[in-house]
Order: sequence, then structure tokens, then C-alpha cells
Amino acid sequence: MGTEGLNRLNGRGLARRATISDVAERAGTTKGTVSRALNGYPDISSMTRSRIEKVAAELGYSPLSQAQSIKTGRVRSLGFVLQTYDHDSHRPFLAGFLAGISRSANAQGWDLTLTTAESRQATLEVLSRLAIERKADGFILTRPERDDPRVNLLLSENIPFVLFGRTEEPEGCSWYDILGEEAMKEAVIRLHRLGHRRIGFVNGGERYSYSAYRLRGYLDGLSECGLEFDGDLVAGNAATTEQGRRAAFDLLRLDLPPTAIVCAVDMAALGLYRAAEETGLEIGRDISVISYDGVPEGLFARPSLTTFSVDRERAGERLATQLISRICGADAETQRETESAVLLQRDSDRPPIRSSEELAACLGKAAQLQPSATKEINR
Amino acid sequence: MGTEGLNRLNGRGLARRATISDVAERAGTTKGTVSRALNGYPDISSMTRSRIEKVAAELGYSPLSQAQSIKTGRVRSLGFVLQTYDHDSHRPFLAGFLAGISRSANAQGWDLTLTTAESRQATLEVLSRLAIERKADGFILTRPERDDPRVNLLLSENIPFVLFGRTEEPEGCSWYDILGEEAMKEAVIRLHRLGHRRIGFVNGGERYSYSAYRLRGYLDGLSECGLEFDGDLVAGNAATTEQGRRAAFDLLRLDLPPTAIVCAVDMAALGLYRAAEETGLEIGRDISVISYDGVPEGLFARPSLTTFSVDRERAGERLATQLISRICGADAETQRETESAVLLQRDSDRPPIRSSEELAACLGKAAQLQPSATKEINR
DNA sequence: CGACTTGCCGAAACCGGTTTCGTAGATTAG
DNA sequence: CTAATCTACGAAACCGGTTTCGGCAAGTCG
Repeated sequence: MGTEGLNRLNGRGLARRATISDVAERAGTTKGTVSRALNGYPDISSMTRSRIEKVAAELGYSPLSQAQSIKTGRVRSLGFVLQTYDHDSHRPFLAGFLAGISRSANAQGWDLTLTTAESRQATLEVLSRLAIERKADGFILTRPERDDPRVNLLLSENIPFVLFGRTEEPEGCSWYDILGEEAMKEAVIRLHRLGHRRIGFVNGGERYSYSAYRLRGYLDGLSECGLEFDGDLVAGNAATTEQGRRAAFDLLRLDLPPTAIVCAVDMAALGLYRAAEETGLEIGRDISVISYDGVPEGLFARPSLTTFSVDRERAGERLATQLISRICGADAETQRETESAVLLQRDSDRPPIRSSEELAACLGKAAQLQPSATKEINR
Repeated sequence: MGTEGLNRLNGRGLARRATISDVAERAGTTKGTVSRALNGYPDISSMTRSRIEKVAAELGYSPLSQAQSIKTGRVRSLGFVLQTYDHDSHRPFLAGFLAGISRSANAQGWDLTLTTAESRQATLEVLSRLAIERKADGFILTRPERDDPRVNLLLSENIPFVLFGRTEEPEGCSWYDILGEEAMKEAVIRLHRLGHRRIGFVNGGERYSYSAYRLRGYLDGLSECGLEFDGDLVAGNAATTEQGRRAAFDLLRLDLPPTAIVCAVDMAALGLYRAAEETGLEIGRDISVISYDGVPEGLFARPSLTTFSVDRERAGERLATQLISRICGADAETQRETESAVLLQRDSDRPPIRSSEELAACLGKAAQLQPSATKEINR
């Protein structure tokens, strides 16, 4: 029946899609042939193929991915699970990251499906549910943990995934990552060059694999500068402002406190700002800080936070591209990339005005060096 | 053929889903009957229905939404378009918002599909593309504009949508919104109570409908306090830090500058912090600020920013629920909700230490009251 | 020149659902 | 007790695609 196919209206008022049958009819052939022609099967003559392609273009035909999926099992959709139980430092990083994923996916005709999980266990369930219900063909996982259960699950189920971050056990894993170790090392060198000799380190969440890399970078920096390692100068597991605040107190309480601190995570560095406020120290003068992440909050803190910034949008873009490749059959090993963080030189790192001893004396006079009991951080 | 159906493995290594045929077979009936039973058709005996439900539960059967969609035209998926061309103030608000949408949608068995658009035009194209390709059954739109082209498009195509924000032309529109006007009014009253008599207003993006509401709230606040309206005290169209900074300079340059400013948007308020820094004013002493949004940056600025906070996660949750209702047939008029913002009392609003005249004198001695040429804001 | 490939495509089955249609058997009306 | 009406379900078509299978026509080979 010679209907136009193009822009006809259906009951909903929506322009009707052209279907594969419309194309077949107009091209004077059958659905099967159209499908094979458009999907690059070899047993279609080039003449027929180009005729079908022309008609398809005229009609603005593009296959309905859900119709395809019921036979092929693929939806052309990437999955991302928002882990709402995760600590805050997740948040600022999300918007740009998702934008990057989505943009890159869209450009290749793919989509992004977002879901939430409220607990570690729920994350695993959601991942398999999405895969079984065919809502996503593969997943982007952020911040891998040491021996990450998500990775184990997806590997064992043979579901494609890519990581924002590296793993110790690289078998079957693809990733995009920023070289945090390199940044931490540079931070130490930079502070040393400014004149600091006692440089502390506040590491991020210890369950995450990134913290191993960043610690290693800090150590490398020390040895590069000929500074001796002092375990007292290292605090760990600080991924939130409050944890950073407590870690800072731990370091300031030392007999020989650091005159500069490298932070693995911006939110923790901002906790250090709190601690400084409470003990009367001025960041950038009494104590210097260089951190990592590039969260927007650091831009409005005073003094503004010197930090290594990661371009999350780009990360999202790269990861989406990698994941699509993997879903289409690329080997895990071929999809691995790392890049460097970019230093945002701001105002929290300056030459020391006091030695560690003098700083200790200063702090001695100051109020008690215990963080006030879990203080509500609302200002 | 008496296969278990449950947890069998397919080639991919993935636990095979139970299909409707599995259920039918095990229940000793046909696909059609199972479908009708599970979808609540009236012509199924309660005995048969409960038997089928039991079998379905045993097998963990849930219908494949893409298979359903090819006949029903519905995917059980909500659409959201990330407008990457939008100004910054979009960003901080996104993460929680998406989490809210997604959580609420998931809880009801729906999903969230995310896409990006790089321009106004692209947004419109993406909306119709997603609808035509059946990637989404409806959309959540943020920050409606006066005479919003997205709204016009979706209305004319008869595609369900809900707004985060209200419109002047409510016909066919559903929304969830925070009463910005109420917050602005309260802000004025609060500043008046602190002793301020010249209270300025920096409005947000003028193309957005929210700015009309917020201006109205400011005016209401003035008249409630018996303060006279002075057009000089109102600056507008400031949605970013840089725009806020310029707006602040405009107000500070007045012969009788405000001793307090109400900002419609946090990011603009943070621009005011810049301006204060540049002119040597101290926020919270020389000039007070109350703002609106509750972005995390305000928490780390010094003094911390007093602001009306909107719970974006809740907004997302409500909007998802509303949209699902609309898709399922609810009238637009039945899906409208508004709530109040919550004041975060922090440190940027205090009693004035100087009159407007004294402040002007102060500022006169200060540096030039022109914002330095578009300054790169990186610290 | 007949048998065997090969290239190309139509026909039809299939994927996992929904929906229409028709009818056997039970129920009610006459 | 028969006729008309319901009730509840099976059978089959359908949705928009993909994929298998088989066969026709042209080309190759002995």
C-alpha cells in the first residue's frame, strides 16, 4: 500500500517512524534483504545494497534498537550505577563525567542508562539485573577497589566493562586512568622546591586501589628529593572533609609537624582547611597544601586550593568509547589508557615561613589539638 | 521440553532469563494467557491468575521491556537531556538530582536514559529523536524558560513531560518546584530584621522563568518591610560567578550602595565574593549576602554563604514519580507540587556595621570600582 | 554439454512479548 | 429443556526486527 512512510502521523501525534518493511516495500525487496544489506552481510550485491541504503536515507529509517535487541541481545546502551552510599567525593565528579560518557556514546549512536544502588550488595544485584534485563550491554565502573566484587562478578558473567581507575589484577580488565602517582610525586617535588622539608601525606580511602598508587607517588617524590620517609607523616583513609580534618589533626599533633601536606583527595584537603581554622593556622603561610581532584569547592576556598585536576568529561568520553569497543568484541588488553593530571596552580602552596619546630611551638600555644567531637560541618 | 528455566546458563555465561514461554509451559497454559494474567486483564479466572503468578515468581520471571515495547510502544524509561551548553550553575545540581530521579524510577521498575545536547537546537532534535526511537516514554525538563521551545515541542507532539520549575502558561504542564519567591522574600525580611535598610537584589538568568518569581519575592519582601523600591538596587541576569561579580560591581558603584544583597543564585553570590575581595570589602561585615541554591561551594567559601537550599535529590524523586504517573495517563493538572527551600544559616549575613553612606565613603577610597577586564577566574 | 559452484535474494522461522478473535463449556433466561 | 449469554481460555496474528535455509540463475569446470 503506497503510503508515504515519511512523516505520517500516528494517533499520538508523533511523526511515525519508517519501519524496515517500509524500506523493503519502497526498494521493491523483502525485510530480510534490507536487514542484511544494512548490516553489512556479504551476500548482497553492491547494486542492491546501495539502492536500499538510498531508500533508507530518504525515509530517514533507523532500526528500532529494542526490536533488534530481542533477537541480537544487544541494546546499544551503556550502563552506569550511581552508588549513593559512596562518600561525597563522588558527587562533584559526576556531572561532567556523565556528560562525557553520554556525549561520546550518543555520537556513536549509543545511549546511557543510569541506575542507583544504595549498598554494596545492591550494586551487584543491579549490575546483574541490568545485564539480564538487557538494559545495558556493558558497564562503566568508577573507583575500583582492591579485589573489587563488581569486577569479579562481571568477569565471571562475562559481561563487558571498563574501569575509571586501574586494578592490580589486570586480567580481562580495561581502563582509563589518571596517573595519580605522578601527580603526588610532582606535588612533593614542588613543595620541596619551595623549601619544605617535612612534607606530610594524607591518603584517600584505603579500600580503593587508587590509594596505593598515590602513596607510591608520594614515596617516589620523597626519595627523588632525598627526603627521608617518616611513617608519622602519613595519615590515611581520608576521603571526606571530616576524615581529612581528623587526619590533619593527627599530623599537626606531632612533635615535628609537617610544614606542608600532600593530599590524595580534594575533599580531605578541605577538611585540612577546617583544622587550620580551628587551630589558628593560615593555609599557604603556616602550612602549605597541594591536593588532587580539582573539585569546584577548592576554587572558592580561601586561599584557593592548589590541586591536580582531572578532566572528568574527557575521562567519560574515553571510557564510553572503550566500552563500546569492548562490547563490539575488542580484547580487554587493547583498551587501556592513562593520562596525566593538570596542575592548577593556586594559593595554598607557598614557601614555609617557619620550620617544623617553630610551627610546633606555635601550635603548642594554640588551643587543644583534638578535633572537637564530630562537629556538624555546615559552615 | 522440561528444562528448568531457572538459572540455566546461556553461551554468554549469563544466567538465562525465564521467558514468558517458560512460564506458560510450567503453568500448563499459553503465552497469551500468561500475558493477560500478568497484565491484569479481566477475563482470567482468579485461580488461573494466581497459579500463573506463583509460577512466575518461582521462575523469577519479569518481562523483557524491549520485547514489550515493540508492541506497546512503551519502554518504561524516563528521558533526561543534559544541556551541556548551559551555564555552570547547572552542574553542581546535577548529581543529586539524577540520583533522585534514578532511585525513584528504579523503585517503580523504570529506568533513566541520559543524553546530551550541545545547543538549544540540538536539544529539540534529541527530544524528538529519543521519543521516535522509543528510548524514553517521557522527559524531565529543568529550568523552564519563558515560552520554552522544549515545552512547545513536547506539547505539540503530545509527549509526556514534567518540569523542574513552573511556567506562566500552565496548560498541559506538570511540575515540581521550590518556591523561590518565598525564599527571596524571607531573605529580605531577615536582612531587614538584622538592621539593613538598603537591600540590593541580583537576579538570575533572565531568560528563565524562575527569575520572574524570585524578583517578585524580593519586591514582596521590600513592601512587607515597608522599604521603598529603588530600581538602582536591582541587577539582573547573573547566573555565573563572573556575571555575579559584574553585577556586584554595578551595585557597589552606586552613590548609595546596598549594605546587603539578596542573590537569586549561589554562583552569582560567589561572584560577589570575588568583587568584595577586589574592593577590599569583607562579606558578612561590610556587606551581607543571602542567596539561593545551596551549592556545595558556598560551604567552603569564607565566610560561609547563607543560602536557601533546595533538596535536589527529593526534587528528582518527586519529578520521576510525577512523570511516571503522567506517562501512565494522569492529567497534567493533577501532577503539580511546590515546596519551600530550607535556609542554611551560615556566616554571610550579619547586622550592618556601616550605613550606606559610610560604605560609599569606604568604597570611594578603595580601588577603582570597575571589574578588571574579564579576569580568568581560577583562584 | 552436463554437473558443480557460486552469488544473490526470497521465504519463512524466530525472538519475546501483546492483542485480537473465536469458541467450548458453564450459566442464565425463557 | 432449549436458547441465549457469559466466562475463560487457546489459537493465531502481530510488532519490527534478525537469521537460517533453500533455490534460481549465472558462471566454472571437466
